[in-house]
Amino acid sequence: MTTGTVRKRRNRVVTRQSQDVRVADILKAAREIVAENGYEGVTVSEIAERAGIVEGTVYRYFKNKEELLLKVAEDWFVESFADLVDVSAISGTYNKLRYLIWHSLKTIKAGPAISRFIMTEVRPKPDYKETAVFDINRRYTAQIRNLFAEAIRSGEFSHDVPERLLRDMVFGTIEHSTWRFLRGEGDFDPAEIADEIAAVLYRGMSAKPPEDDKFSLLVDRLEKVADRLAQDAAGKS
Amino acid sequence: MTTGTVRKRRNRVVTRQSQDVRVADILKAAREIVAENGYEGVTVSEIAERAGIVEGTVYRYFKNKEELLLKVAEDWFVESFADLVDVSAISGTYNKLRYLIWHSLKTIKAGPAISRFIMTEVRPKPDYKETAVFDINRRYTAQIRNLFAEAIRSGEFSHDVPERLLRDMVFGTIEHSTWRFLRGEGDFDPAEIADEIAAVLYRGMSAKPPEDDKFSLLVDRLEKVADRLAQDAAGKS
DNA sequence: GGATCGTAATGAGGGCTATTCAACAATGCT
DNA sequence: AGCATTGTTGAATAGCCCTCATTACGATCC
Repeated sequence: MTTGTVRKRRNRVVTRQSQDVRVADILKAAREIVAENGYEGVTVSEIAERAGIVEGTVYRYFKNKEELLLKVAEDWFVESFADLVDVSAISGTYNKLRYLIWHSLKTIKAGPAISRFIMTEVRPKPDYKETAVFDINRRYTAQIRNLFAEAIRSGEFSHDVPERLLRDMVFGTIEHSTWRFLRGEGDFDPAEIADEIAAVLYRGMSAKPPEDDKFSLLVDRLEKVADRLAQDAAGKS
Repeated sequence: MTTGTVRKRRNRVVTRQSQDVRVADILKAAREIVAENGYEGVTVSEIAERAGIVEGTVYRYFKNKEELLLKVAEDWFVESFADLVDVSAISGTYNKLRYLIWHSLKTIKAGPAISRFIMTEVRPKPDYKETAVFDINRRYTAQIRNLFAEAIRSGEFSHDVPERLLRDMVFGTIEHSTWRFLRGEGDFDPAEIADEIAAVLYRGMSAKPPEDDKFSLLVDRLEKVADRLAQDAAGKS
């Protein structure tokens, strides 16, 4: 139309674009297709077509399909967690916990196709830890850890739990709770599920601890008593 | 070599086999390749080659690659859970729970490649519920549910939790606990992890803490103290 | 034990992929 | 205007799953 473009073959317009624009177009097209057809039905040719380019051009900007789809997932994940507030602004341990869980559930519900992609394709990859997804999960987990640490310090929670296990319980339960939905077998209410999960976790941490260390100390003292008594008895006779 | 076989082209032997034998050969080959290369690297041609047949023959016995791999996963899963004992034979709620969790972890550790396949490929499928995997998980979950119901009835557990949530917590935590391992980033000890998970779940549900082995040991020591005192007293008189 | 026939097995190729690359052409610079 | 740079093309490649017409095995019958 304007200068800088020319018709090629039949009604095809070739335009040179800046990297930023092209990359954005490709990512937008890819994300749309994933959202519509699921990540399994994505083809590079369809992405190219929707982005108004040819397959080969995709490979100027992305090493391969895998890297492209990973970028799609990362971008979406970053955006989805951009509005995550710092839970120090929320009052009450239970409310903090509930908010974090709710936010994850909300995110999954908002983007089921890409969520599935992340769970089934991104997380299993050996280089998952170099991923923006991992990074965000890390920061998210840090909030949970802090929340628990604080509650323990204040005496609200009485148990300590390895951070790893804490993370696995929270994420694991959240993810597993959404599989029915992700499989397309009905809906779920993030607020409701978040309430349930938070309640169980909260309760689990509030219970009173077994005071086994105290028992050990007491028995130690008893043993010393016994030893003294035994020695006394031996010296006497 | 013998009657019923003939050389074709160069040193190829064509033999007609019963369905059972062929299916078994194909499944065996497929399972081996999955175990060796992971499910992502599996090709029908490689399966055929290892089974001593040609690609086309595979499709006489399996509708498509997907169905074949599903069968591999199902068979493996069935075998893996064949030795699952009925937990009514195990004494103590905590021990039952711990056993069930441990068994799952053990299974995952024994077959990481197929476990990954089940988690990332089988479970997301729309027809997952028609799967033997689903069926076994159902029975497994039933044991957990019974265990909890019984503990609540006896007063050992004070809280009730929706079955769905219970299942999601147990499975979710188990699975998430193994992702590092499944990604090839190190090992894990099923017994240790099972202990941790069971402890948290148990504590979360129970009014009282679990009376683990430490108490037994402490009592042992107390008994020894008593013995010493008794012996001393006896020697004195 | 030879002919018959249902069917197991073949292997070539079709259709669809992702990916590469030499040639081309639009743009910015001088 | 000419040139270098580099975005874009489109055809070609290789590999995959899957189909199907053809081949020939081997059980059955006479």
